[in-house]
Amino acid sequence: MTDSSPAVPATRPPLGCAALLMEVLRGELRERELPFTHQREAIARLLFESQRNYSADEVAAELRERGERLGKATIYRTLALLVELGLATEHDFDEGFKRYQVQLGAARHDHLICTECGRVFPFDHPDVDRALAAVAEDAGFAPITRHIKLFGTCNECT
Amino acid sequence: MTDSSPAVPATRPPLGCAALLMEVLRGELRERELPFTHQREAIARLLFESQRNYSADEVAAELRERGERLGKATIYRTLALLVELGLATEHDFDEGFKRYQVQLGAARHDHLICTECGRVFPFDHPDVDRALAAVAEDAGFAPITRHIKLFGTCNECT
DNA sequence: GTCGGTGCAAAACGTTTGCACCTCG
DNA sequence: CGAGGTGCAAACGTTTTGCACCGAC
Repeated sequence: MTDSSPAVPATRPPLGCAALLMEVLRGELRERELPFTHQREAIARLLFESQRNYSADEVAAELRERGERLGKATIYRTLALLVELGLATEHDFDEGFKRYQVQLGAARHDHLICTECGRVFPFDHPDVDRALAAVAEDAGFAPITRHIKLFGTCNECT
Repeated sequence: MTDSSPAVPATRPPLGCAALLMEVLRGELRERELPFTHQREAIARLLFESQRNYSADEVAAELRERGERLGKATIYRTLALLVELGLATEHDFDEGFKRYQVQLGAARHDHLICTECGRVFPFDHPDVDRALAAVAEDAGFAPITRHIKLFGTCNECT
């Protein structure tokens, strides 16, 4: 084994991730015979390359800064498409508008939201998963997805 | 059986509950030297007497049916007031508008939402409380309130 | 060449606000 | 009587939609 191959780190989520997701998108579109347009690529790339969430307006502003020029309607339509394809998720943090975020394999819809500074901290905890699975089972409910919003003050806002 | 004695069921939450809540409201208003108006009473009564949740529009429609006639602005303003006083809570089930519901002593912001029929089933489970308390503690987060939305299909919608 | 996507502007939607009048306390 | 509430309509901000044109396949 003359492996010239570099020691690939055990975890390398952000790097190849965006490209991979872009391939998934391309495949999903082809499967539905929908065109892979420049605009769709730009919006998807923005979401895929950053784990951040974006409002429709922020998507527009960010892309405008990058020299891309595209209409609000396209942004809303594309974001809805990404959500429908399961590649993005929509969140409402009571700001009067929605936010969109890449959807990685495992759903991560659980957030701590600071009521002081407005920052959003995603979290993931197996105990929560377990407890909610039990709730769904008890209710004869087949869970599809979930959203947890824990409002409070973060440690920086005392 | 000359029933003048009605067999009162063991649990009778809804009955005295509304009246009690109305007293709480009256007290909160007096404390803040805010008037207890006919409109506020009507809206509060609707929420207090039914455990259901209502959109602003549904409040308007329901009260119109009861012969009350009051403006949208008053409804929104009163609902916001009830939320601020801690007597009601606001929920967003991704319908494009908000829903309001009486807030009973213990917060109950946790819902199973059927994506088929749209029905909403509140739930309450100590394990969930415990797991989320742990999450908040780990993050140095002082929790204020929370919302859990578990989307799925209810047992009637298979 | 065709079907769908895009951009623009206008409309739609729930919600908020300004203001004259009214009502509770 | 006065502070505040109410109703109406207009304003607001986000999102959706109609339509002519353009671009991907």
